[in-house]
Amino acid sequence: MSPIPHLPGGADAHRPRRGRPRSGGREAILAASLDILRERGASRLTTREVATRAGVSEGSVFYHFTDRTGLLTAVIEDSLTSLMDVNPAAQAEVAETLEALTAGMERFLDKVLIVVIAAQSDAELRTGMADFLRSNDFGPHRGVNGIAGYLRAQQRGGLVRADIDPEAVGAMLLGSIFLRVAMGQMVDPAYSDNVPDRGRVLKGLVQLITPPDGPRSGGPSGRR
Amino acid sequence: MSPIPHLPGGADAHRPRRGRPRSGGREAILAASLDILRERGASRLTTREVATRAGVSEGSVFYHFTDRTGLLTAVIEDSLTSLMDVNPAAQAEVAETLEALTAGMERFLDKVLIVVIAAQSDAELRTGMADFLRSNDFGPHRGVNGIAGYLRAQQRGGLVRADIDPEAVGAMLLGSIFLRVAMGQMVDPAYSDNVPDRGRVLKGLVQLITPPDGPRSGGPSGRR
DNA sequence: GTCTATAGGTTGATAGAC
DNA sequence: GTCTATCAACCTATAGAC
Repeated sequence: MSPIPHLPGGADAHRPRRGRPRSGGREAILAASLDILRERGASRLTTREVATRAGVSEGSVFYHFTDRTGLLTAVIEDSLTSLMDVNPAAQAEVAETLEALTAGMERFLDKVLIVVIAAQSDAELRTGMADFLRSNDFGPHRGVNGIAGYLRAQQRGGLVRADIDPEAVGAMLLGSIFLRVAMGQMVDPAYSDNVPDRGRVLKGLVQLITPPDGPRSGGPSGRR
Repeated sequence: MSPIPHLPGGADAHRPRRGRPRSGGREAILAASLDILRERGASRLTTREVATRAGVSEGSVFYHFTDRTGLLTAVIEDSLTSLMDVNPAAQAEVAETLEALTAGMERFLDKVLIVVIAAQSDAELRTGMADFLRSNDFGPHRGVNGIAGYLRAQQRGGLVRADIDPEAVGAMLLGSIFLRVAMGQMVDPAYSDNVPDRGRVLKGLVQLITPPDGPRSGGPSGRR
């Protein structure tokens, strides 16, 4: 199902490797960079402050990442890769499965949006990220297709209305989550409350896509 | 309906004003800034290149906008303000109205996303934009509420299922549009094709929110 | 309001010792 | 792999003439 080649870095931040154990300088630099990105934004990230926060010298930063662009590229690809394959097991109920599926997507978006935004600050970073996404067939469509695939399966089982467009529903569901996460991150955390949260959207959606008169039954009566 | 105070700048890029007619330097600077933002990103925008592209001296840039942050703030608020109140008239059919409504929103998002992203490159710009949005009660929730308000009205008329959550639907619909616009702008224009477009989402949605057996009829039979 | 010239301060990056 | 020391380039911002 997953056409992704084996990529460096899995769900873990620090993987074991051949060779001498790392002293942690590199990781400290990456972590400090992420912090600065969040607090000050990409334009205000200087190699000098990265070094200071990471507790290393500026020379170390360049030793590990060649240049500033290399550093930011590493930060971006690192974050993107970290959660590339999350796929929670399907639950018994449609509502529960969608809940688990979208909860994971929301957490993922919340984590990667910061670096996706950082990539927008520089055309070189942006095209680099675009290439990376293309190479790995990665991006939001993965989430949309994940939702759509699940819905399609349930359509065959009769738990979901047969006449819905799974991709359209997937785009709407993921879109609503993306919208909320983006508002929280691009304006301020409380701003996302101006828009329904995942729980409410999910509830409204399940109501829409569930057959009017229960699974599989073609009868005209029965409460909804 | 619109609690927005009168703001400078309407739908037009150049409004007439009291006082001496502008020589256009200011506008040229703003336009050049937008171009650079698109092509190179906020981190690569220098006052020097802005001046060169606008065909003015660097001194002029600082004369008009005080400093770099002031320039970017002006670019952001200018773009945000330019289309603050679009409200197409309701059409006869639900599908048509939603089409007109969301088409406007898509155009708007496509225009402002670039500056919203630029604001993320610098914490000072970000909080400035956040304050601006708050002061004007502006943001994506406006779009969500616009859709929700229309749906609620149609629920009373029986053209839309009475048991749906208008806000949830609004969030999903706007979210799916936002997702597509964001993919096109943050990765590359073609990348948004990985996800259903507005037309397809709209079609799928109308199917979901339209009463199973036509407007107003409460009868138990009828095909679904 | 616009220009030229220039100052002052950062910043990314390198060299070389340990 | 990490540090210190150092630079050259660049970029924001100001001063003052027109």
